[in-house]
Amino acid sequence: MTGDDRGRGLGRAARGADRRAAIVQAALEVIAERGYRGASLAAVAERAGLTQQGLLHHFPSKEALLIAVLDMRDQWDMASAALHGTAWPLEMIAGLVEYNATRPGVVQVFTVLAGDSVTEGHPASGYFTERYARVRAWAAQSLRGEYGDVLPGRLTPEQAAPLLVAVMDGLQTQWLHDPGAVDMPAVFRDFVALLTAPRAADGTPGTARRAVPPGSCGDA
Amino acid sequence: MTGDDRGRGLGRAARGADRRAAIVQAALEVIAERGYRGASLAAVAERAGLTQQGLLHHFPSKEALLIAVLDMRDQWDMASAALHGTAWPLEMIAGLVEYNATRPGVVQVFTVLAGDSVTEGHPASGYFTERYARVRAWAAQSLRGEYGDVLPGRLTPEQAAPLLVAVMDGLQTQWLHDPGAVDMPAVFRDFVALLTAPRAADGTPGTARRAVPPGSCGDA
DNA sequence: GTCTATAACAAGATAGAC
DNA sequence: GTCTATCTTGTTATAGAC
Repeated sequence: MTGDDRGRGLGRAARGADRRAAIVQAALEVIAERGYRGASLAAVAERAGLTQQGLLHHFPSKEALLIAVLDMRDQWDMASAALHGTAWPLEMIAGLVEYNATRPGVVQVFTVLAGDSVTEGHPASGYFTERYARVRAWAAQSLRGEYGDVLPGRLTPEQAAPLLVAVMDGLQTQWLHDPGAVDMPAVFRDFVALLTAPRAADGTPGTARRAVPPGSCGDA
Repeated sequence: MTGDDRGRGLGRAARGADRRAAIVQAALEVIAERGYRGASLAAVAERAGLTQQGLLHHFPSKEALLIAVLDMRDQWDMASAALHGTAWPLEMIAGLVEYNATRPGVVQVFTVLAGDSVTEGHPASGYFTERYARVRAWAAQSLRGEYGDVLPGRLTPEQAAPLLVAVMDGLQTQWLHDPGAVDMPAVFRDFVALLTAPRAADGTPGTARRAVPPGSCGDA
């Protein structure tokens, strides 16, 4: 991570890394507000406190900056779990959704870029395609770990995985468009209730423990 | 197609309307490919077979063109149902998803714009906020019509509605990113299976017709 | 109704001074 | 490492000829 650290504690290199981090953070914000195409380097640079050309010294192109943003985002959240193949209980995933509801900015970059990148030749296209595959695999693993091979509706974990992911994404979109109209965490828990629903006639193990531990997953 | 229709049956006016329709269609395609911000008037005009300035004669601004695209899209599909408050059985909604899988272009505009419009001051922002509210209401009505006031997982139709919408949207995003990896109609039917799942112990009306066809998540 | 010409501006990127 | 200056290209939109 530290690039050129010449000895001397936190010399130029560390400051350079800080600079980069600040720029990536600024880019994240501007992309959230205006989309990738709408986020000009000048706007990002201004927010980071330098000029467009100063920014280009750290990131040779706009696309390089975008990739840095995506990499940064991947070091948080479930991405780290998904990357390392760690299964999460549904309760923790619900906690993540709850946490996401507290940071619209980050959710917004993700939503904007996920839509944006459906576009031909979009620089984040490959990233998202691969990411979705990984996240589905992770979701399937998580579901299997918790509920075994058969879920309500006779679904397999592999069948339910894309649904779980779709619900998370889709709810984000609705929530961002009208936070007052959609209680994202609550609706997600409704989905969990559906997944863990009574295979017998009523009150069942899955839903009983609904004590909603606050903030199960803070940032990294 | 029509030449210089001098024969005042469908005179200039009709040709003008055709022109407009062709432009809107071109805009739909270009926006699908490059997003709203990336869709230049020149590109749209070229595809419609005129110049950028000729296009501006029909639509005074880029935003006006976007609105025409959204209006056009609203005359198809469930929008007409949602607008008129007509409830659809889930089976018909599944049919819509199946139909959507045959026209990636239209789905793509919707996905791109839904994400795009989360952005500050986006011209389609109001449109989508209102549309989502309408569609949720329509979904709730549809669910209630078919299953009454309580669904599996003890959900009300109002609780399940945003989930239904989220699943449709979220699946579109995954499907567009990797059509081979996500069989959108099949996964949606899995969701329906979940909704109509056994409230009693097993084999039930809703799920009977589906024997977990192999590879629902596999490629198409 | 469609064109040419052009205004007015913003974009990403490069060169080179300091 | 950051700046000023500049090149090149592409953007929306207007004016006016035909």
